[in-house]
Amino acid sequence: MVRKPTSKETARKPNMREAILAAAEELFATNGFNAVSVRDIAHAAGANPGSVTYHFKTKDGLLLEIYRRHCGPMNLRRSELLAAAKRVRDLQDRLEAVVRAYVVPAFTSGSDLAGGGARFTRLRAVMSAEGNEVARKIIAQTFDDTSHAFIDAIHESLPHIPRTDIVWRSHFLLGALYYSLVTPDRVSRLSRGEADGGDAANAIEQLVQATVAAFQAPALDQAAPARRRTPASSKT
Amino acid sequence: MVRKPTSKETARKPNMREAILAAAEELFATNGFNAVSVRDIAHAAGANPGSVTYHFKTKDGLLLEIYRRHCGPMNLRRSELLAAAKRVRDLQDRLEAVVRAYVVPAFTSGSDLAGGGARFTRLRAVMSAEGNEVARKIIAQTFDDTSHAFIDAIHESLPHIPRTDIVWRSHFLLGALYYSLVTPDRVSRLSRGEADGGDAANAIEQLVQATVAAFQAPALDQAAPARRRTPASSKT
DNA sequence: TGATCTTTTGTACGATAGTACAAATCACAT
DNA sequence: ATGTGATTTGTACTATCGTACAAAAGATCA
Repeated sequence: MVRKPTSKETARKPNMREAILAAAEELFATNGFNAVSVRDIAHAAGANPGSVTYHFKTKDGLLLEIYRRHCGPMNLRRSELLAAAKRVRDLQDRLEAVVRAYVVPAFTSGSDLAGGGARFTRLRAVMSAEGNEVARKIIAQTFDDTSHAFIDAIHESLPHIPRTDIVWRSHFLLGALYYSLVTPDRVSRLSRGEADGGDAANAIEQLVQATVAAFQAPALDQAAPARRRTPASSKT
Repeated sequence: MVRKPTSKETARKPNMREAILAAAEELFATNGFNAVSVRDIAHAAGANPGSVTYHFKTKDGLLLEIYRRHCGPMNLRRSELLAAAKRVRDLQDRLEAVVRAYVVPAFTSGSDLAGGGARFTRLRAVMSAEGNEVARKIIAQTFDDTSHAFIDAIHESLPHIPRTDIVWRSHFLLGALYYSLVTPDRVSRLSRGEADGGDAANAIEQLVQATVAAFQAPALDQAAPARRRTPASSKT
C-alpha cells in the first residue's frame, strides 16, 4: 500500500537526513569522532553545515541517532539467530551456531539501513577505543543484555568451563571481531596477498573457527597449574 | 661510574621532557589523539604549552617520539623471548611459549620507560582505531618484521595449518590483546565482578590459553566444507 | 661575577571548531 | 495562485586549536 507522503516527511532532496547519517557513519568509522568536523560530514553528504544542526541539534546528537538506528535491528537479528542456534541438539554444532549468531550480524547487516552492519560495528570499535562517552553509555545499556544472553548460551554448551573463562573468551572474540573490521588491510599485508582481509565471508569463517576452538580450550584453573609459572607473577 | 651532567642534559625541573612524554602517552592512550590538546598535555605534565613545542616541535612529533621510545625495547624483548621459545622441544609447549613471547611484552614493559608497556600497547590500539597516519606508518615498518617472525614460528609448530589461517588467527590475537587493554572494565562488568579485567597477569593467562587453542583449531579448508553453507555467500 | 647556552614562560596569531539564527527556498494544501 | 510549515542556505559568533616567538629564568664555566 503506497500512500502519498505528508508534508511532515517531505524534503527537498531525497532524504538529506539519511545522507547526513550515512556520511557521518562512514567518516566516524574511519577517522574517529573528534577528527571529523560537522563541516566534513555536511560536505560529504552534499549538505549545508547548518542542516546538520537542524536535523540533529549537536554533533553528539548525530552520533546518538546513528546508534539508535542500528542497535535495535542488530540486536533483534542476533536474538533470532541465537534462538535458532539454541535449538541445535548436538552440543558441538550448537556452540558453533551460537558463535555464528553473534558474529554474523556484526559483519552483515543488523539492518540494511544505509548499507551494512560492518560499518556500524567498525564505528563501535573506534568509539570504544576513543573512550567516547556517548557511545559508552548507549553501548553498555544496549548490548550488555545481549552479551549476557550469548555468554549464557555458550556456557550451556560448555558446562564444565567456568563462567569467568567464558566471559574472557567472549571478550577476546569481540576484540578480534572489532580489529578485523578496523584494519583488514593488515591481514592482506601479513599474508602477502594470499588472504583478503576485507572479504567478510572469509573473515567470518576464520573467526568462527578460531573462536569455537578457543571456547573449547580447557578451563584455566585446571590447565595452568603446574605447567609453567606465571611470567608476571614476581610482583604478585 | 657517576659523572656530572653536562649542560646539554640539564633542566630546571627534573626531566620535564619525560613528564610531557608520560602525560601525552597517558592522555592519548585513554582519549585518542585528536581529543587531546597540546594544552591538556602541558597542563597534565605541569608544563607550559610552549615547552611542548620546544621539545617536540609539533604534536605529531610528540607522538612520533613516544613510538620511538617504546618500539625498540619492546621488539628487542620480544625477540629474546621468541628465541628462547624456539628452543623448546615439545611442539605443544613451544607453541604456548611462542604465544607467550608475543603477549607478555605487550602487557608488561617492553621497556620500563615511564611505567609499563600496557599503556603503550593501549596507545597503539587507539591509534590504529583512529587510523592515525603517523602511527600507521611507523607501526607497519617497525612491527611487521616481528609479526612475520612470530607467524613463522607458530607455523613451524603447526605445519599442517595453512599460513593464511595462521595469519588470521594471529590477527585475532592482536585484536583480543588490544581490546583487553582498551576496555578492561567490560570484563569486570560482564563477569559480574568475578573477574578483574585490569589484572594483567590473569588477562595474559586467559589470552594465552584461548589463543593456543585457537591456533590449534583444524585448518579452515578441511573443516568448513560441507558442515554449513557460508552465510554471506549469496553475493560471492 | 659575567658570558653563554639551554630551557621555560607568556603571549599572540591565524585557522578551524561547534553551534546559533535569520533569510531564502521548497512542497503541498487550499 | 497563494499561504504555510518544513527544510536548506548563508553567515556570524565565540571558543579553542596548533604553533611561533620574544622575553625571562636557570644552569654552566671562564
